[in-house]
Amino acid sequence: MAPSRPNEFARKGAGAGQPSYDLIELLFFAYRDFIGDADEVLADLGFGRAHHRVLHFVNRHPGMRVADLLDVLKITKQSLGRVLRELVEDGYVIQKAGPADRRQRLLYLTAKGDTLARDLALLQTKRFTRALNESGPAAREAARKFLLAMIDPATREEVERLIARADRGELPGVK
Amino acid sequence: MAPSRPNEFARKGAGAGQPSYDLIELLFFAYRDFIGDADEVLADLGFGRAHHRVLHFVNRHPGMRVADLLDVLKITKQSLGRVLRELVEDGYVIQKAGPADRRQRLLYLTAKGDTLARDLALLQTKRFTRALNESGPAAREAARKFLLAMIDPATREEVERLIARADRGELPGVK
DNA sequence: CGTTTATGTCAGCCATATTGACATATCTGG
DNA sequence: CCAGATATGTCAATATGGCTGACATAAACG
Repeated sequence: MAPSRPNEFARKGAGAGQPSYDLIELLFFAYRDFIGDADEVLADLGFGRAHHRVLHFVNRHPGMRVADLLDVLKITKQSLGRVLRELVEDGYVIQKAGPADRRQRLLYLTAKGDTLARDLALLQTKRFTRALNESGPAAREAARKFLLAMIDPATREEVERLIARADRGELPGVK
Repeated sequence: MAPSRPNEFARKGAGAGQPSYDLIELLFFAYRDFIGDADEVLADLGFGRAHHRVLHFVNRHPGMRVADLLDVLKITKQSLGRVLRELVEDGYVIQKAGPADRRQRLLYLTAKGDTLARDLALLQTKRFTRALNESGPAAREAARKFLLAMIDPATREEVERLIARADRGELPGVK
């Protein structure tokens, strides 16, 4: 008998082969530590991850609308409401009426909000930098490619566009 | 005045440099989709991520104690209590008194639990496989190395040991 | 025996999410 | 100009998954 793998087929649509427990667990712990960096800082301010996500996206897309935020975060406006209110009350975010459409509340970070968003991003960047410095110079592009490939193919392009738009200082853009 | 950056010192230890927003956002979306695969299956059963984590670790370390689980998951026994009870009630997990120390409730998956845990792992493995097939054959080891490097250096060894022990069918082991 | 350990449980609290209904202001098209 | 659509906000009720503190039980251990 050839040393072929035993029948490992079609169990509920999950393909054949052995589970990659190593990768599964490594991603679990890596993400936990990655997000933990920011959690610590936020906890001191009485904020949680929800606040972080808002800070992050408003930082990346200054002037975005509430509706844009709901779209990106995929939560309800009721949930966003409380978080946004707290951020505004504490002076991290300001809302301005849209110049063309005054129903819109365009979102911006204050200097204080900008500093916090930046600090959090730098903290997370530091982890990436440390991790990637342990490998060769090609590691960054490899990691980028790997992470992108992990995203659902259907939404991958959308995510790439979102990142590119933010890099150009643009709004999230057409849904 | 030199064009040096404005006071960017020792702000909670976040060093200088530009934030790697691309990596930050890619990891965010990658993890969301990765965990989303399992979330869908679990939701149909009335379970959440907490149940998944328990299933996963009991699957990986059959016969582990409740205390081991608390240690790995870093939650309180009160939180674990509810989740574990539901898994037992629904016939995914069984508890046996320890042979040597009868105070212990050693945890095992039933056949039903084993199937579910395996299905979930294969679903997530499929995503890794797809992602890594888009790169060369060296990609898997590169990804493994990258993810490991993202983990806190202090706990990295511990995580590696945990994975190795599970691969050998052993208990989580010495704390 | 008394103490420690492993586990479970009760009670209450918090954060973050949900759905549904409704309110307000503003824009837009006929 | 008005009717309806749109952008946003808010109230209320509910769910989930965490938390702390206090206490109970059973078994091991010295």
